[in-house]
Amino acid sequence: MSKLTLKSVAKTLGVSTATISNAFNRPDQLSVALRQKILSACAELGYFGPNKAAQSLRTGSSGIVAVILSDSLEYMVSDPVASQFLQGVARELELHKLHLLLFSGSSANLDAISDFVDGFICYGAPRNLGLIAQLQRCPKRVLTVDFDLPGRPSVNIDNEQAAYQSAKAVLSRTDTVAILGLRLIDAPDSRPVLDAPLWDNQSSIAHRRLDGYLRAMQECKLSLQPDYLWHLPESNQLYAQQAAQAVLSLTPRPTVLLCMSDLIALSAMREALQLGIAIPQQLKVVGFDGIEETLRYHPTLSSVWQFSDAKGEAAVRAFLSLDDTPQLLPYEIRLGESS
Amino acid sequence: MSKLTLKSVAKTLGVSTATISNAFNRPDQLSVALRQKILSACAELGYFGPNKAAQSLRTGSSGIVAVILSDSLEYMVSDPVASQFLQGVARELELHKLHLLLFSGSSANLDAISDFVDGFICYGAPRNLGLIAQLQRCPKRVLTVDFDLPGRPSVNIDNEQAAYQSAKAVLSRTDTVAILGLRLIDAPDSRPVLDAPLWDNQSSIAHRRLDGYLRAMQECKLSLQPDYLWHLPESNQLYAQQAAQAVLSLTPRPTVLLCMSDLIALSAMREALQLGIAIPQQLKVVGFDGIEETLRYHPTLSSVWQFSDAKGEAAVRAFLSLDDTPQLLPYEIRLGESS
DNA sequence: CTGTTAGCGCTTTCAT
DNA sequence: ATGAAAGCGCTAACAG
Repeated sequence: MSKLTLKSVAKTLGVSTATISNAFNRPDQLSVALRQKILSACAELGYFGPNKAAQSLRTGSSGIVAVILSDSLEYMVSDPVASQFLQGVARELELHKLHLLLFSGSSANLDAISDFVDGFICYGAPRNLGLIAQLQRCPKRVLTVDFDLPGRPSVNIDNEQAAYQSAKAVLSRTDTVAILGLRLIDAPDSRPVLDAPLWDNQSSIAHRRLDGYLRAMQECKLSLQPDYLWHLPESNQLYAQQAAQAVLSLTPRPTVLLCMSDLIALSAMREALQLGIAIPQQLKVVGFDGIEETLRYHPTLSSVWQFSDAKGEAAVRAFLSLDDTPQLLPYEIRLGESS
Repeated sequence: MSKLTLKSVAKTLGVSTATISNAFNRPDQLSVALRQKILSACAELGYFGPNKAAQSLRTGSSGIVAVILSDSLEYMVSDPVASQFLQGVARELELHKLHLLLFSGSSANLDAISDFVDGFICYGAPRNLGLIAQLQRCPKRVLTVDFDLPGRPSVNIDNEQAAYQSAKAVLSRTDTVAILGLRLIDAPDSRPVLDAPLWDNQSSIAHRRLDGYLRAMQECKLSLQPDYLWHLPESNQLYAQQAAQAVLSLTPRPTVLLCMSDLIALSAMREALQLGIAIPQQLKVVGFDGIEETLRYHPTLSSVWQFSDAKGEAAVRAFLSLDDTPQLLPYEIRLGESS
């Protein structure tokens, strides 16, 4: 049995190539009966449709959208926020009969797949700087989420304002504040920021959030002591635990913990309770993101809900639309038992 | 500026298309000097190499290997075992200048990408049965890991023997055994298996492991009471906690816990210690997989080490090789403080 | 409703 | 070391 191509199939079925092509791609171009006959004949032969690579070469589009994760897959996808986002993306793509292709932000070569996809949705700034350069010059559509690339459409929330409001909702003038931040500096472990240079100050959501926290503190005439601002390299339990232990043993002990993710906040609460610190009487905790798990935990967490699944859907719609203006999505401050 | 193609670039540079093509693909076909000149001229023009889709259509290969995860990405990649495997795959592919494309096993359409890749490495049987059918008839190379597909090469360990040996290493004739199994039946929650029909008995690694445990128990004249065999839908803390709580409150209380993953075993140990049960004096625990985390935890876990990163590398090598015989990888029983 | 044909961007043989 | 030309598998415009 030789290779099955549109042409060879057309010949064996005794019709023209256009007819086969139409049977698969443009049902309106032939009678239902003929189409059915052709389709079932093809199935019988073992021909499952036109070659996608050729199709894509010919039409210039493949129906595949690449999602680039900022970091290694293992890190990203274990994060409930990221996986919710991905679910939203997948759902909306499916709605449009498009396919998702996952690409790790730590990979070197975007070129390798660039010609196979219709464009890119980048979730968070890729850790690998080389990718950014490739994205800049990419002739295909590129949409960024949670960060900006000059001249590219983006989807985000107003991190500064959200952080500001969430802090404002719990702070009073007598509080002592500690901040558990995410990727504020370039360090692989949990540590106080002190005077380490802040990382790419501009676009990072972490720094926007920090700005918001600081603005809220200023309005309450509160100042942030050096030891009270911590950097965590990732949003996971271990790093959060280390940081929480450290700040909770400072004197004076913080009365408010501003955390840049719910995962961090949850771990910090666990740590505090273990130390016998009462929440919210002795310590108020605020998170960021809004994940289901915080509703099952007690005390429930006060946080910024940013609805990551909806964000994923919005990202796809923005990717597909012609509108290139940056999109700011809504969020909600929801107060729980932790404040 | 019009579109940059091999042809257009060749014209502006005043050389033939073959020369440009050779400059990118076959350095030996032209002088170093000329090649350098062409490459830098291309970079200046903004031409970054031949279009991959066309290249793939022409040559019949794209340099991309798809890895299909058995389940949704979010579940798979949060598992340290899976992510170690993926790392091994990524490393070995890179070595061969190939690219990795991640595809979720819950996706519907393999056809969408099948023409863009050189083949598939499937890690665990896809949850979506439709994918299996597509994989069966796929004309490209397909390698399976941790399960079998008729006529396809595979990479695995001898799960039955490994489970048998790990159980054998801790069991004595006076023990009461409980088993915390992974995906034994088709249920979305933790629950005793009782007389629910076992799931696709054949190829599932869970059932191979169960067979091994049971063989070891038989040799010790031990029998397994219905309530003492639990099914967990996933290898995570919540499910493990529920199952552990349940079996540890049975009368008589188990003295040995056979767990089908290290993550399950770790959670079970946590639970037992919280209940004041001494390990290993009152309860011995055995895991499966071999993950780093068990070395940091105390008591350290006795387990089957299957070296998932090496498995990933082996999978790629098997994928690339002509040898289609099923490959059984080595494993090690390592005893820790938990037994 | 069907058949013919040009060409998507590239690689590769063959002749020069 | 280079140029011309065929063709990978398909789509879409056009003519019938």
